[in-house]
Amino acid sequence: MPELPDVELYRRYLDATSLHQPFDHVEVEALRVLEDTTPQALGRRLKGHRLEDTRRHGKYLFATLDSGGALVLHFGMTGRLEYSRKAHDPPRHTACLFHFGNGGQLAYVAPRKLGHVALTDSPAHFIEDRALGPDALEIDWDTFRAAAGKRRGGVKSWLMDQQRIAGIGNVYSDEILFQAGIHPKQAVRDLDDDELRDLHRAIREVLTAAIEAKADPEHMPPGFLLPHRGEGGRCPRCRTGVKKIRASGRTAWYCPACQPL
DNA sequence: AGGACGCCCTGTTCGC
DNA sequence: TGCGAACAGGGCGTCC
Repeated sequence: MPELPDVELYRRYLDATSLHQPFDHVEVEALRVLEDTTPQALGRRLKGHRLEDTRRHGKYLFATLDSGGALVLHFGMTGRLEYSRKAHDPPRHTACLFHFGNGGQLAYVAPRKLGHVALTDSPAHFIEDRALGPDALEIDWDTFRAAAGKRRGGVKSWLMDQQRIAGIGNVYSDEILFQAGIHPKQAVRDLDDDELRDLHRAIREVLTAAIEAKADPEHMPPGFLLPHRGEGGRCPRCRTGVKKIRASGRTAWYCPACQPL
């Protein structure tokens, strides 16, 4: 699930529930999700300290610590956060359970264990190490156009390349391309300035609307492909049946009439 | 360089 | 109803 809009909502959720309270201890249920750290090191680093602030870059969520550095959360395909004011049985598939001194608990839930929990000295270093591109909601037109200029290959895989633009995944890349009227396999180098403008605008519009809709397909604006993205779905604009193809190893849905190649 | 593919996991859905 | 296969919204490594 978690692409930029979902992670932004998790960020706000963490803000609303988990800031400014000292940690007590951490229970790691799935070692696999820890990246470059251990349950002991994580516990030592957090105990007695508080999360001061949050920041998101692409699909990564950073929560800065009062002692310096930050907790890093990445959600893979199925991760989410669940806070409870009182300690009780954590949700099924809790991979990491953060206990606060006031009795509250924050569960990092990851059914497929594909996400990661890490520590970093600074979000900026982390982003640099990963060579992540600019955040999809921050990228300006000049940077966007310059990035497109050098790219060979298809537009969908380019949008999903986190080292080019950070935050766009499979589902929202389909929506962005639909809103821009561009076929997923269109070569980036063949896009003219008008099309690139449309694309750049669609990125912002789609992601912003998705956040406002709480990333719930049922609450997307009319005219969004997302609720119709699947077998038997019809284009919300022209009623043509939506089509499925493989692109970069993932399933792309699009309207063959509105997004010709 | 970019794309296809396999893999990491587990839950759900679909076809027989 | 039961069971295996295919698939799911991420990302990494390998091969071509």
